[in-house]
Amino acid sequence: MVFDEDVLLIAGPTASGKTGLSIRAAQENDAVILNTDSMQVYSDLQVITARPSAEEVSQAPHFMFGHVDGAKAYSVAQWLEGIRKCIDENDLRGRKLIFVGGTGLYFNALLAGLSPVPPIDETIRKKWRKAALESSGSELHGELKRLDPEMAVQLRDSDRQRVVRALEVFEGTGKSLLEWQREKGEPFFGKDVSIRKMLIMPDRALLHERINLRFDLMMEQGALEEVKTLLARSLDPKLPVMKAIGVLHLAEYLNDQCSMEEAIEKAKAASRQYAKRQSTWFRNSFGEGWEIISP
RNA sequence: GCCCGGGUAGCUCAGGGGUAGAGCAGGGGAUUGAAAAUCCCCGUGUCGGUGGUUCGAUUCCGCCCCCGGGCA
Repeated sequence: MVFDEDVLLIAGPTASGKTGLSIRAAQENDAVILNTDSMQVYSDLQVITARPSAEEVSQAPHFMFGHVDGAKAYSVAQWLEGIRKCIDENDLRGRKLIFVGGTGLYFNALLAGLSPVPPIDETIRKKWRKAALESSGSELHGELKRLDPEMAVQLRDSDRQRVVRALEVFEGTGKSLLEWQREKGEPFFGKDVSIRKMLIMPDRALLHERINLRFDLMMEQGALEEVKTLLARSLDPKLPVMKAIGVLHLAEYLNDQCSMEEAIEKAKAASRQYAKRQSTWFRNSFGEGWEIISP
């Protein structure tokens, strides 16, 4: 497919065929591919995150794939900043860019920008993450209610992750996250840059079939070895890499906590559920202007 | 052929004379520095079939069918 715009976005749920399409589009338009997936950034995982293989990478210029050590917790903000640097350092200005991935939040950050919340001091972040482990959801939420009641009403006490974020932002900046978020960010690209937005949305039944088949293929391609190597690093189980779909269930199998069949079935189910969440995001959070492709 | 168990939601199973309920799967939604994360909501299905008892049967009884296991 040939495109005339400066930028092409390719979004879609897992196993919808984004990688293949991105490579073809890159070849036919002399474009470069930029990763827009939160898990494909980690160097530890390739097979299980369906990150383009060495062979695929050799077919078109790829950036922002597998460049982050799994011992680090990456974030949207780092990704967005990474894209900026990547374009500068590789002199990609003036080239056609293709953003591919399945992380809705990253696409939104690119298109709408992020609110200018300053980075939070690491000791403050650690403090609240530790508190989250030691106290109940309602205790944590109670603390937020005391410090930042306006933000507290926005969140349920069961949503500890967001409560923790609100707490650390309040302590780190002395200002409510809600206030920060009222300051909207700037879109990454200016009005002079033309953007074509493609969303691959296969029929759910077909997608499930593809997810199941692909997981079997991942197993053939060494997913188990990959997970074993990752586990050998003994990283903090709360790190994002450790939460990649398939890691937990294959780890359970490797620790003799379930059979291989059970591990595979659970991993496939987790992928299907993830695809559903992605679809919900794309359906409802992506605004106008997306071209929907249903294979 | 006989004797035991079973046949209830897509799957695994609970229940019990007033037409049923859990887990998983599945569906919908939220989403601003962990986002493949985190969180919220959603359970009608010939209770295997067929006769009978009963005001009323998925539940009790008879017969039949199917699936386990045992005895021949």
